[in-house]
Amino acid sequence: MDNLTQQMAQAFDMAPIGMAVSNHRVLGVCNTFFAQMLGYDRRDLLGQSFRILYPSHAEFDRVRDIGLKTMEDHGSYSDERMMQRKDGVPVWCRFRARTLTPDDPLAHLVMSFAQIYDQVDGGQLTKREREVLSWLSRGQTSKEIGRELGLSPRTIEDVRARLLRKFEVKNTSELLSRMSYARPRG
Amino acid sequence: MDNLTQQMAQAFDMAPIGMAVSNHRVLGVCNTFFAQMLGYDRRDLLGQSFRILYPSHAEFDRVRDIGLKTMEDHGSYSDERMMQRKDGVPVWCRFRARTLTPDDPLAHLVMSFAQIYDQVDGGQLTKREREVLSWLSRGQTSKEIGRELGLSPRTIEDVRARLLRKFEVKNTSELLSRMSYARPRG
DNA sequence: ATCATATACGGTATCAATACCGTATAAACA
DNA sequence: TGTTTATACGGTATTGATACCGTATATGAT
Repeated sequence: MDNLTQQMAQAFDMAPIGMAVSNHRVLGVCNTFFAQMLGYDRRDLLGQSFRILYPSHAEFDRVRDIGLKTMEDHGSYSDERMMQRKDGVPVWCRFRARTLTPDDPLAHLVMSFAQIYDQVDGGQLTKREREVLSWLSRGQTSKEIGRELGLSPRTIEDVRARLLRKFEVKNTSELLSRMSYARPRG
Repeated sequence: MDNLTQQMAQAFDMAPIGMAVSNHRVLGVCNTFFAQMLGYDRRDLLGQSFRILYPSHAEFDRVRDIGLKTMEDHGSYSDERMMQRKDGVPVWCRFRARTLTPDDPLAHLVMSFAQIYDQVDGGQLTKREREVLSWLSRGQTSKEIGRELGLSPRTIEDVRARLLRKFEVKNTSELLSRMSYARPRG
């Protein structure tokens, strides 16, 4: 038994970030962090479809398509996405993937999932809040987001204000940098 | 030979993020991404001190101390830090660590390193730019940063403008969300 | 030596962000 | 049934951000 192989396997399991391997969207291996982040026992996830980790079938289909072309071209892909914990609570992650089979990217994928923010005390974000947040991270102004969503810029400012309150930050810059990783609160 | 162990080891090696294990600040194992990110051949890193991956001895000592207490208390720690590539080019990373030995955190560490931004074409960031960036990510205004660094707010605005140009983004929000992970350019 | 760039600073103009004031509706909840 | 919260919108006032105009010094590269 190769000692190096065992060390690497242990490092995978104990990594401070969620990791998983999938074959055609079926979970092969995952590590402890990944299972814990999503509220499962690690053994219950083996052989399961990734479908159960997404809030809806539509979202499950959407995330399949968005990175495909990038992975065919570059072998890897990254985005921010919403996962669903076992108890239904959404978890926002920085998702990274590398395919070991560029011709058929989904055949063999190695993925990492970095939880983006801690649970906001008590409540999660509403759909509107997540929607606005994702436009904000592209640098869009309230006016632009309003046009995009068919709403008054004033309404977008309301959503922004709620986001700032929930995360206890003083402006959008601090909000967006806080989104990049889970930080101890306070 | 355990098949699961081998799969986990392969996942470690092919992960789309830098990973490494250290014992008392000496590198045990690392994966392909980690070695590539820092410009080394993976075999050259085994058994090396982490010292060579930091720009100075002072920085090497600093990063040892800042997470120690948090790791003793929580077993894990995360920050943003500057690493140094083999050719001397600085690499900014989201650093995450979990200790397997909470009593003596540095005895056995599993770490992940997510590169925060791609090389800005041609040039890296200057010290001043990085310095201002780190204050921006805490939501500080130009006026506040100016006070902090003993400079005119006007000068901070110049540095901001350079940052926006270098990253080809249109405002600070987009800049800070771009900082959170390496993204294909363009 | 010239050129480019980073640094540092001043002014001014415009737009965006934030924080308030207010109203109103709908859903969730005790 | 009242209370809270999210949603959506209007106005207004203040502060911040960004983009220009300009000058000046220092440094490093060609």
